[in-house]
Amino acid sequence: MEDSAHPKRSVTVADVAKAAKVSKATAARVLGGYGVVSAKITDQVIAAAAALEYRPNELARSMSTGRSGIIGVVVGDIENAFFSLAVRGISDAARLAGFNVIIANSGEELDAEKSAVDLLIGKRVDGLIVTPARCDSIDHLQHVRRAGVPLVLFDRAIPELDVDAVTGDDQDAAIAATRYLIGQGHRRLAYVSAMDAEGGGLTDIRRISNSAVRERVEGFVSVLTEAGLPNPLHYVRLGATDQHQTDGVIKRLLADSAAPTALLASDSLVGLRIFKSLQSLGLSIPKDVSMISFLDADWTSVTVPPITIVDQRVYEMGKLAGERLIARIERTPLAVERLRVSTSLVLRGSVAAIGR
Amino acid sequence: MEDSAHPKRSVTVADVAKAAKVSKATAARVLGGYGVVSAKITDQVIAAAAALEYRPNELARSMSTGRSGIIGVVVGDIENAFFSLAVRGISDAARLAGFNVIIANSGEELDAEKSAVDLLIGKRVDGLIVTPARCDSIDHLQHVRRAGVPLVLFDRAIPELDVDAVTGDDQDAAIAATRYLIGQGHRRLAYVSAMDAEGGGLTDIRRISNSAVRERVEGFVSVLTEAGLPNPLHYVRLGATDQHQTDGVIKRLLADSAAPTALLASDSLVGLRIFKSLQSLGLSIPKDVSMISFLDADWTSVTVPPITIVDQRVYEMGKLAGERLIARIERTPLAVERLRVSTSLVLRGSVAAIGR
DNA sequence: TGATAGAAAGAGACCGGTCTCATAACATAT
DNA sequence: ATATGTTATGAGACCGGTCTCTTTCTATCA
Repeated sequence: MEDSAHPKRSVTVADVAKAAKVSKATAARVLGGYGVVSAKITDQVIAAAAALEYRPNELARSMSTGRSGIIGVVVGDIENAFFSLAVRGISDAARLAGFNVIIANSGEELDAEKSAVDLLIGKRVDGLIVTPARCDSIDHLQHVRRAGVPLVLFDRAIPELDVDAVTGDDQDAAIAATRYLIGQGHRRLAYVSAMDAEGGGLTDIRRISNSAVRERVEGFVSVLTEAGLPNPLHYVRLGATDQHQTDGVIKRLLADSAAPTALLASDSLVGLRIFKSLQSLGLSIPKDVSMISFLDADWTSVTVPPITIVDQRVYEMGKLAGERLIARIERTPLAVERLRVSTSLVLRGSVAAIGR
Repeated sequence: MEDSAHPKRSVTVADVAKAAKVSKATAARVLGGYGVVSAKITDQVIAAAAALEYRPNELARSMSTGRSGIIGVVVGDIENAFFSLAVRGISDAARLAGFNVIIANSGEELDAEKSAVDLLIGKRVDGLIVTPARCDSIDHLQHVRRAGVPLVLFDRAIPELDVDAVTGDDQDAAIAATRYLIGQGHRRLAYVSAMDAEGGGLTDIRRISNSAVRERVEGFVSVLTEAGLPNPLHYVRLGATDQHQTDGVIKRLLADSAAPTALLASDSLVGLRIFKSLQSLGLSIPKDVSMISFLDADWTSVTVPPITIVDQRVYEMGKLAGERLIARIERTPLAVERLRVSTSLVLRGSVAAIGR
């Protein structure tokens, strides 16, 4: 019956010390596993701790040691398979090194990202992995560095920041996918992303504030240019943020007098939306339209046809980011660098070869 | 250049107080937003804090207040869409109430679950949401209660524990799905789950240590019994833990002289594996075999045919669990109860009507 | 004008650990 | 027997906040 009456002051080292009839310092040595204590006293303390069900207060521990054993992760959206896989990679690396992970969602909103970063810094995380929503706002990240907290960027790089980043080889991936489409005879290719469109059409690639998307578009455009195709930016479309928006984007693309014959989806969520759009328009893949999506998501292998994808090896990316951060936390001397995890094109059935 | 040389002792209230030429207590009042301070002094302190880039140490704050503002969540596997959706629901509820969420993965392993719970208690979370891997091992959860930390179970209930639980209406859901299959003329139905099989066949439903699965099986079996079908446990198969195991399970099921004509998948991961198994066996859905999966996962709506599913409304479940926990943390007087979130059957194309 | 209430600011204990330094106890060397 | 070293234990400061209690100052009232 002595139940949840009051928050119940928890058992402290002092309590254990008293019960074991030793000093607080000695009990702390046993309980904290440091210093040196005789076998006899050790047993006494351990017995007392067990009897009282002592559980260390990690908060207090962190306060005096200055280390929390926690890695903070700020992702765009855990619900997105890309991030949940990455988080698993990070968690695995963290657990192996004895760290725990605290996750915060930014929803790809800069403000939410800022407050998440502030919060985690406040919780005195030992290091931070951030997927920056925008690569052109770096004050809050600069502050992380000034606070002396190790930082690793994930999926997107910010050269001005002089900090480690783990990304895919986005440009190469886009180049490979685009070349493949061209090799299959496609001449009108579209790139579709969920990035917020800042007032309609895209005029300048450099204005894309997400480096991963920007580099993919750069790769995409470079191949089109190299192939001598006109106006490569014409079919780059942003704003496929939800099913409705995507339906609109696709409808507009296909209504063009020279409609694209192949679509490149910037991520698996956009890919899924495009797939559904095409389905609802009664278009057949790849007969009417070909498509390639980023990320080997669940759904891409069970559709008819299965979707040709760019395999991003996100788990490895996450693991690498975790390992890198831990190396920084442990002050391993390393040059700041951008680590690119290679991708590969997985050919399935969503691209048709077309004649001219 | 005064860069990450040393961990850089961070700015404290004392520093700000000195800079603002006031006492530590006064600076703390301004910075902590409590007590009463004159406008003039407030401005001074705020200016000093801004100049020094003061960031509160949440750890220290938690130490003295005894509240961390963190909710701990222990899930089976974040990568599973079921849990990532739930986590979003929980996070949303938490954020609304000013709490943050720290997530730990148990991998559905009891030991990992225990240490995750210990860790989170150590971090002095204000409350805990746990998806218990097994409903027959409750010591560690009992300890949570004794420690005075509010606890809410998620997805699975443990009646002996006398603690709030948020689950689906698993039995009803299974009953509805099974009845539907029977209504479509099916007479041989199989239930497939990823639960660890403890040495082959299932002999006693009560030995299923996961209450959600147990209740679904109970519902499934009750309908078969009620319909006068023989040996209802015969087609209940556990152990579909990965693609290879699932292939085996499916192969064995279909090799039966009286092979089932319909399969009920216990979750969307099992469902996906079953789908792939059937595909690789060259079987057509629903012509050769009908199937229903739990959870409205991405993949279920883009297959051919789209999969008939039990819609679990996981986001709502997560949100409800979060809200319930917060109510407990805030000591709202409430009876301990099990909250069931209703599910619904979403008919798509993976079930055929068969004659007799 | 002195008494008194109320507001604003300061002093310092406290949370529960870690860790440095002092002290006690005992073994070995001289 | 005394000096020296080594090891085990104790005392207490400290981390960076919160919060209670005390003191100081100013305004109001009889």
